[in-house]
Formats: sequence, C-alpha cells, structure tokens
Amino acid sequence: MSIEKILENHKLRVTKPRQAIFETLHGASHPLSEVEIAAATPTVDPVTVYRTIELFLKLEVVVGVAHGWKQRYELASMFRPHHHHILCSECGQVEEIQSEKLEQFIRLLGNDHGFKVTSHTFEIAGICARCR
Amino acid sequence: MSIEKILENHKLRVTKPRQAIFETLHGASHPLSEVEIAAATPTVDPVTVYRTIELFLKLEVVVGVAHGWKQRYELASMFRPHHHHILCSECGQVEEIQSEKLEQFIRLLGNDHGFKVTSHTFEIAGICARCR
DNA sequence: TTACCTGCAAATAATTTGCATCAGG
DNA sequence: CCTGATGCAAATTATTTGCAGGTAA
Repeated sequence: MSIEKILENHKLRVTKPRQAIFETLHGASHPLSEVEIAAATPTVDPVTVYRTIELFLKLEVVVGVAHGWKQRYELASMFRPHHHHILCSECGQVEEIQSEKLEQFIRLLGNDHGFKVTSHTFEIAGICARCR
Repeated sequence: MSIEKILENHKLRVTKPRQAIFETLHGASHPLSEVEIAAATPTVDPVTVYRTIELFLKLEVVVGVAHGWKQRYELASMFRPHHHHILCSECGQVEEIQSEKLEQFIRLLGNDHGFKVTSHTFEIAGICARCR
C-alpha cells in the first residue's frame, strides 16, 4: 500500500508536499518532531508540515511516539514491519518482539471497552538473561 | 511513598508550588498537558509548572502519555493503581484499562525472551462505541 | 544564613488562522 | 474548470531564559 494509493482511496489529492513529507519520514532512522520534519523538508512550508502531519495521523500513515519531554512522529506500522521492543535496562540491549497473540489480545481488550482498535504503543523494559 | 519524602530523599525542597502541582495531578481523572496543569493550578506561575513537570519527570513522579496530537502527563504508577489508557481518536475520550490478564501476558512475553520484566508502556487508540 | 526556588518580565519558538493563489483530477 | 491544497503573512499560544527577591532547611 503506497501513500499515493491511500490518498486516492480517501479522495484526497496526491501533491508534491505530501510526497516530500512522506519521503522525509521514510528516510528517517528515528522519530522526528514537526519542527525537525519541517527542517528536513525545506521545499515545503512549515504550515503545510503541520497540516500534513495532522492529516497523516488521521489517515494513520504516521503515529506519535513519546520521546522524553515531547512527542515525535514516525511512519505507522503499515510502512514498517510491525513490532515492539524489549529493552534491557542494564546493558541497553534491544530485542524485537513479534507476537500475533499479543496483537489479538490488544484487539480483544479494546472490544471489552467498546472500541475498535486502530493503533497502539507498547514497549517493555527489564533485565535480560545475560545480565541476571 | 509521598511526594514530600521523594523530594527530601533527593535533597530538594518541599515547596507550596510543588505540592500544589502534585495535588492537581493527583486529582486529575485523565492525563493533562502543561497548559492544563497551569490552568488548574492558578496559584502557581506557569513558568514554575514547566520547571516542576520537568523535575517530576526526572524524579519519575510523573510520566508522559501519548495523547493523539500532543503529549500529556500523569502521576507515575507509584502514585496510582497501575493502569493503561484507551483513547478515542475521534472525540478524544480517554478510558482507563486495568487487566491483570494483560499484566500477566506481558510478564510471560518477557520470559519468552529471557527477560525479567520491570516496567512497560502500553496505550491503545481506536474509535469508541459512540463515535462508530 | 544560604542556597534553592519562585515569580515576573521579556525574548524566542511553536502552532494556528485567514486569505489569495495554485494545481491535481 | 473547480475544488482542495498550498504558501504567505500575521496572530496567537507555548516554552525558555535571566534575574531579583523570597523561603525552606
């Protein structure tokens, strides 16, 4: 599924700025703030960055990520393999977690509250086998 | 463990503004932004709110919570029964989730990777019953 | 007393809004 | 075309900084 297809599906226009902002996010190795996105996409007016990120959030093309004091943004799982992380607080080692059981559990949890789950954030910290 | 004790343990001063901001967070039924905290604590200068939230984050008295477009803050689990949030991306409504099954699931997931789980972050977003 | 904190003022930066124009379909 | 999207300007709001005075320990 491409960003162009998604825009078309929602009867929205495929424009240069939207593609440029998508490319910036696609090339990023870590989540970015709006200001960083604007700085990395100088051909696009910062105002348009705000409007586009808001749009991308609605379309679930990007997701917000807690980043200490502030919030940052990265492409949603649709554009990256969906996974979570488990971090060793001793040695800093990070492992990826993929668990269909977990994903299913989360959907059910939402159902219990009458919600249709569209996204989630999930990270674990602990002590890895070697550090114990 | 009280906020006063924590401040003392870190050789920091127990002041009215810090207690007032703590009380605001303690009385809140959902995560608040800095501006909301400032508005709910009119006896304290907004500048002090910023400085205090930053301090509380360092002391892990509060934690950041992703809230759609922006970031909000609430007391850390030490001060509240452990829970997570489910957010309606339409109307912004927030509900708390408490599920011992989920907590257990997370511990098992860590075990699978050889980790002893010490903490985790978990938030869901979706569309609530009313907005559907 | 004596640092640490706070409030105030003011600078800076972030975000939103209105509107004329542009361009995708 | 014709409507949605963009850029520009400008307003508004959020956040940071410096400093003088206040207050907890």
